[in-house]
Amino acid sequence: MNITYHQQKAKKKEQQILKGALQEFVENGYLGTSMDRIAQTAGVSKQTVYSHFGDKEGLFKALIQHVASEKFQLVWAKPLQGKPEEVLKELAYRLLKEVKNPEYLSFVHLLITESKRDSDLGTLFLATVAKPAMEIFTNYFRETQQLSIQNPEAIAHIFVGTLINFVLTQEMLNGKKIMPMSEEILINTLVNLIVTDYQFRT
Amino acid sequence: MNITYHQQKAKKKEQQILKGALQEFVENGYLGTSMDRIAQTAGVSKQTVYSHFGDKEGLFKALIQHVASEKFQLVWAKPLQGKPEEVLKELAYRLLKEVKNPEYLSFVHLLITESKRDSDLGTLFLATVAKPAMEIFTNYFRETQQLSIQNPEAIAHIFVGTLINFVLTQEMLNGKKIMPMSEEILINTLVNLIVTDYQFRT
DNA sequence: ATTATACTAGACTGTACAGTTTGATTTTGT
DNA sequence: ACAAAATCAAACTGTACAGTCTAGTATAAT
Repeated sequence: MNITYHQQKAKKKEQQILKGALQEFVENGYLGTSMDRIAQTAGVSKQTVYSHFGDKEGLFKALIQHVASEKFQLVWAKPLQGKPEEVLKELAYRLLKEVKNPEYLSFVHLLITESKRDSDLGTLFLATVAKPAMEIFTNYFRETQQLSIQNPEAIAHIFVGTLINFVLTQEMLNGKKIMPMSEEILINTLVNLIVTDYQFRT
Repeated sequence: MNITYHQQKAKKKEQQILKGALQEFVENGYLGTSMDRIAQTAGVSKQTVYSHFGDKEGLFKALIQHVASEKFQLVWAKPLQGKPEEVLKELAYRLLKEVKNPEYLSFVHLLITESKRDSDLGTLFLATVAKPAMEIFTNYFRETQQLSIQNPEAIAHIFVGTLINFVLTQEMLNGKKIMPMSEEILINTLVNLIVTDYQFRT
């Protein structure tokens, strides 16, 4: 009676269910998604869903937890070497690329949407997306003396805030149509703004 | 057969209904709100709701339209005179004050939440909140030669994006707890960043 | 006084859905 | 081979809800 088949099988089914649930919740929101539908999409009987996750709320929470910890950790195994201008542009493009991913965006949208029902979800978004990014930039600004930045946290808020708002408005809210903005120009302008100080001083 | 009693009464009921509907939709979202509940909250019979607005979707759309056009227009009848540093700070504080209003925030949250069902809602948020603000700043940056700004649109995106993201994360997603940031420091840093260029040149 | 308009309360219909129960079938453990 | 655990399909229960229908009331125009 070890860690064997039953448990492996359970794991496998759980993965299936989570996958189906993610798809449906992301598409239709919490209230808009039925358990029958999830079971069907996951290719599993409804009772299997219930025996694994108890009820709808339990499934939803397990899903959020799973997705937040497995798939949506910002991974920044990074160099951060070189001219600040180059490093910042590189980081900006990485952040944008990561966040622009449709799966990522849909998940973030779900978190924001359901954050009214459960305020932990809003916090979760910040803890897994915004805050890690913020910390990386804060540290970089603090440690890069060339830039002689007085308030690294504030600059990081500006940098990350600009980028996140850019993605949210352009990609999630159809901003491309109504107030389009070039990614390159925005990043160049943003980076120049921050680097200019130090250019004038050296 | 003029603008008579019946019509006035109808208007009055419509206002009541919209008010109740706003409260409920904002609190519970579209799917989470029942027509019975709306009628009850509005202090009106269910039939009256239906005869005025047809069905749930019709009520919702009328509500969004009404609130967006009546209550949530950014009003910026202002001077824009004085040192750029002062003007920008003034504008920043005004924008924050306006957007931080809980009713405003709840409504924005509703728009974002339901934008998946109807992508016009996302656009509506941008058109009534983000874009007007953006245009004011773009024009100011373009016309204020002291600042000699190369790309007014991009700077406006940075300015407004930073502020909107700040409000959304701090107020709507409980950011105060997990990654607090001082409003004053952020605005000062932001304004300095933009004004610095011109200080060095004059 | 009669009539049209707006409203109300409440019953009613049909559907969707969360969660349960049943009874059979498959998979895995020993 | 046999038992235990997991799964399945399908029927079932109870509730919530969108939208309709009915029958009656209040107000005001003519």
